[in-house]
Amino acid sequence: METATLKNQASRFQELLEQRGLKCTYERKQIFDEVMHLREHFDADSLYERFKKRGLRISRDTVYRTLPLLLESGVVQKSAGAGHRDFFERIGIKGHHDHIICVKCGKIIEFQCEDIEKLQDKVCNDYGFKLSFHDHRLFGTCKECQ
Amino acid sequence: METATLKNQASRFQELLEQRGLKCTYERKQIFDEVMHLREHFDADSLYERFKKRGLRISRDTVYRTLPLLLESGVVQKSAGAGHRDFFERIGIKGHHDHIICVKCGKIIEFQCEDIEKLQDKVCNDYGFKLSFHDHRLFGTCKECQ
DNA sequence: ATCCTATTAAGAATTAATCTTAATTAGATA
DNA sequence: TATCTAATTAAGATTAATTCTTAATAGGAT
Repeated sequence: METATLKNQASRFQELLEQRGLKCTYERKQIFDEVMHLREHFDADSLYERFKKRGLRISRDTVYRTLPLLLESGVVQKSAGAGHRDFFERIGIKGHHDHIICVKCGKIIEFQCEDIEKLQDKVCNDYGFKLSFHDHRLFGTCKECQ
Repeated sequence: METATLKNQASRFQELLEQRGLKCTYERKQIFDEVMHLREHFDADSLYERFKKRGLRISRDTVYRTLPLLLESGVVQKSAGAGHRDFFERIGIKGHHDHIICVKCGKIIEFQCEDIEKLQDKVCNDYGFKLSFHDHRLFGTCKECQ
């Protein structure tokens, strides 16, 4: 798998904007930059709060509207967290991974499975879909909670 | 894979209640029965509305609280739908499946991949997790929208 | 520099899920 | 069978999460 460098992620984001005829606005650039500095998973609202704290006038709605663009350009992936919020995380050096969640204690474990990724591609191919991103979460009981 | 008959699903639900020391209430039985008659995917609120229409006094909250129990006992699985609602569907004769969703037109396709299922089990095993259920959604662009 | 359209901020509105309170009920026990 | 007790419930209020509305702003084409 190719490593996700800042440079190629930035250009993939740019490309998506171009392809869709979307403008490269100050706000979209700020959101991209901020996300690239995040090491942990996050949700739209906490990202909005970071801008607010720094005195940047970027609205909650703009954050919510920009995150799907980052998803589709492969800059972030779906993540997992407590409650019903949508969680995201930057696809960094360690690359893509998915999550196992303990339904009792809420513990979250990251896993990587290249074979599953390949099968996903195959499935999409079979149906004529061009895979953009995915959300794969396994819910169960961890060793300690069993 | 074993076929999910009404009978063994009912007993699996019963077993879960027993295991957890939960009571087999009138409301839980009604919700189970209603779900077993649904052929399409549904969300908590539409299920609640069905009871309301029939004059059954089952609260929205009870429906929301019961659905995770049906998930964990293998009676329903996570599904996919528009918006941010949690969607569910009964695991019927055709058995478990997952979803591919077109990010442009919203089209949803069901797929079954036994190999992915096996790999999921393996991954959980590796981490000492007992897999209960999962949510696997592939987002992309369908043939027509590409 | 001007114009046109997409995009935005701000906060209101909506949607989805959970919580609160008092009443009810399942299932254990006498 | 009657009584008891903790779990569960209904109803609607509340909270949480996301999207919508309106008027203002700004990217980038001309």
